[in-house]
Amino acid sequence: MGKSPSSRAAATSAPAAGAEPPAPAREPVVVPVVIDAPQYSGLKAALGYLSERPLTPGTLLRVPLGRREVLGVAWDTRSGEDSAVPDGVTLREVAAVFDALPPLPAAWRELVDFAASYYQRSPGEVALAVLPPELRMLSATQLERRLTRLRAKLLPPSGAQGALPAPSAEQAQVLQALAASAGDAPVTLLHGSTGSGKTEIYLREAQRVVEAGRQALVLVPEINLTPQLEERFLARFPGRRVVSLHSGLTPARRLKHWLMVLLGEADLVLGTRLAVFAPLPRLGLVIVDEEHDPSYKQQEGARYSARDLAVVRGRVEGVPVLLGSATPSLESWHNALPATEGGAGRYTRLTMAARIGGGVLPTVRLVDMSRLPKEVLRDSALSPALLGALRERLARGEQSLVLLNRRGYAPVLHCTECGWKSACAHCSAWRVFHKLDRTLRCHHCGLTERVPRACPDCGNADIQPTGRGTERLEEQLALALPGARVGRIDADTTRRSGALEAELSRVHAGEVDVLVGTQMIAKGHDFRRMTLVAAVNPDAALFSSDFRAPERQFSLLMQAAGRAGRAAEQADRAEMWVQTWHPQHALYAALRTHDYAAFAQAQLAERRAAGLPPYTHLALLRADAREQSVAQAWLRVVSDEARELAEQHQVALYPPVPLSVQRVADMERAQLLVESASRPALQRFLTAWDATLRRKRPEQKGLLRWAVDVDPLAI
DNA sequence: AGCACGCCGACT
DNA sequence: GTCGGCGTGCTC
Repeated sequence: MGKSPSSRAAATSAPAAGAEPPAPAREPVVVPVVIDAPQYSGLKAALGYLSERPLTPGTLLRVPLGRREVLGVAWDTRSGEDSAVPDGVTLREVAAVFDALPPLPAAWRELVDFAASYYQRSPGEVALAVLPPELRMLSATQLERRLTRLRAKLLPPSGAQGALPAPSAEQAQVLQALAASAGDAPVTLLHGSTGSGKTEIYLREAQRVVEAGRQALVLVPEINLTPQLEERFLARFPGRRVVSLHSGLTPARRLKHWLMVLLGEADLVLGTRLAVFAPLPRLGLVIVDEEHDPSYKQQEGARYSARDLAVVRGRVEGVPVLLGSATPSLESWHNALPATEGGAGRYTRLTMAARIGGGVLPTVRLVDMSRLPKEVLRDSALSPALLGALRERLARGEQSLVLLNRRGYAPVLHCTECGWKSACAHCSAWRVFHKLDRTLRCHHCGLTERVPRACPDCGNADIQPTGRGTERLEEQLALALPGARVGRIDADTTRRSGALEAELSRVHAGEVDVLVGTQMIAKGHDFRRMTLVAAVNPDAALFSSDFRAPERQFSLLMQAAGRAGRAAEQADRAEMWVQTWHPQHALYAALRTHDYAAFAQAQLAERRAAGLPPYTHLALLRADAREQSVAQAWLRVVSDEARELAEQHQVALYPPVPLSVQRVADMERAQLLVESASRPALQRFLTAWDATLRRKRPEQKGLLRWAVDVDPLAI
C-alpha cells in the first residue's frame, strides 16, 4: 500500500460537522475488495475501502461504487502487488458487512485468483460471476433472516442405506487402485466404455470420502443430467445431504443450496460447470463426469474450463480428482498417457472395458452412400438397407433411434426461379425452415418470420427446401414405415418444461417405435428396448474447419452406439448404422472396433503434425464491431504493437480473420490467434499484452467489445 | 457493466 | 418549450 490513506479519508468520512465531542480517534483500516467490474472498465485490481475494523479475507460485504452500492468480497492483501490507490481518489467506507456468513475459504479465493489470472479477467469478475446472483439483491439483515430460516428448517437427513451392489471384477480393481493412491491427491482419468459402470465408481469413491468426514464435488456437463445422477446419489446416501448447484435452479433455491455448501451442511455437491467454484469447506474429492464434454467450457464472460479448473482445485486443496469418460478429451488422454507412449504422464489412467451385465457393444454397419443410385437419394435421406433394418425392428417390436444433428425441416429455402435463399437479415447465416409453424428461423439471433408465400425477390411461388433436418426426417420415416409410431426429440420439441421427460417416458413405455433426434438424445439415457441406432449424415465432421470436430463426432457416435442393446438379451442383435460417403475414413474404422485408443492415437498424431493442442497452446483475441473492417483494424493495431513482446515470449501472432459465422445479430466478429509451444510463455505474454489492450482506444469508432479466450474450443 | 452527464429531434 | 436518443467517461 502506498501512502497512508487514513488522513485523506478522515476529511470525507468525518461525522457531520457540529457533532459535539469528537469521537474517540479510531484508525480505520483499508480493506481490498473485489467487485464485479469487467476487465475493460480499467478496474482490474481490488479496490480499497475503509473499515472500522479489520475484515477477514473472504468476507462478503456491500460497498459504494459511484452512485450505486454493489456486492463485494474482502480480498487478500499481497505485498509487492500494484494495489496502491491512485492519486486523487478518496477512499470510501464499506457500506455493510455480511457478518452472519462464514468468509469464503482461502482455497476458494486461491482458485478464483488462479482462474482470473489464467483466463485474463479480474478476480472480482470471476468471484462475483460464480456467487449466487440472489446475493446481490439482499441486504445484510435480509441475508441473516434467510440464514436463520435455513438453519431452522435443516432437518437431520434420514433414511436407510440400501443394499450395495457388488462391484464387478473390473470395478473392484479400479477401486483398489484409487484407494491405494488417494493419499497422493492424484488426478485419475477413468476411461470406461458406456455401460461399464463408471457411476458406481463415483458412488463408491464419494462414499469413502464422505465417511471420512469430507465432502465430494461431482460435476456433470448438463443440467438435464443432474436429476438422474442426483437420484442415484440420494438413493445411495440416504443419511447424507445431497445438494445440486446449476443455473437452472430458481434464484432463491440456488442461494439456499449455495449457503448449505458454504455452511458445510452438504456432504455431496452435484452440479454443472459453475459448481467447480462451490465453496466447500471440507472438500475431499472432485469428480468430473463426461470430462470430454464441451459444455465444461464457459463461452461468456470469464471463459474458463471447469474440467481444467477442477484439476487446479484438486492441486490447491490437496485432494484427488477423478475425470471420467468413455471418450476422453485428447488433452486428458495425452496427460494420462505415460511418457513411454509419447504422453505427458501427468495423470493416472484406469480402464474399464467390459459392459456391466455382460452386454456387448453393438455391431457397427457402414452404409456406403456413394454406391447408391442418385434417384434413391433424391427423395430420402435413408438408404434402402437402413430402412430394411428399421422394418425388421418394427416387426420384432423393438425400438430404433435415428440421429440427425440438425433441427428444423430444412436448413435453407431457395427459389427455383431466381436463386433467392432464406438468408437472415442480421446474421451471415441461412434461416432454417420450420414446417410445423411455417416459420423461417435464424438459429443464431432468433429472428423468426412466417414463410413467404412466394419468393420475396421475384414473386415465383415455387420455393423449395434444401437439405433435411429432424422434422423432415420424421416426416420421411413416417411415410417409409407405415404404421410405425415415430417420435422426435430435439430443442424444439422440448422447449416446454417437462416435455423432454414426457417424451422420454413415452419411449420407455414402448409407445414409440422410431425415435428421431439431435445429439441431445445420445447422452446418458437408458433405453432398454433399443436395438438399432442410426447416424443419418455424420460426415460433415470429417472435413470441418474446426479441428475438434472429429473428436466430438467420434464421442457422439460412441455415446449413441451405447444407447443400443443395453438389455443383455438383445445385445447380440444391437446395431449401430452409419450412412457415409467415406466408409474408409479412419474415424469410422475406429468406431467399428469401438477402439477409442486407436482413434486417439491417430488424432494425436494429426494434432502434433499440425501444431495443435495438446502440443501447442492457444488463445484467441476476439473483437466485435458494427463493421468487420473496424474489428480487424483494431486487432491489427494491437497485434502490431505486440510484435516485439510476442517475439520476446516466443509467441506467434496470426493475422486477424472473420469468424466462420462472421455476423450475428448485426455484430461483425473477428479474431486473432495467439499460439505458443509453452503454456507459461503464453500466459506471460497475455498478461503483458493485457495492459496494451485496455489502453488502446480504437482508431475508428464502433468497436463494441473484445475478449481474450484462453484454450478456446474452436479456432 | 451501470450510471451519470451532455448535446440534438418529436411531442404530453 | 420539455422528454429522450445513445456517445463518452468514471467508478476505491
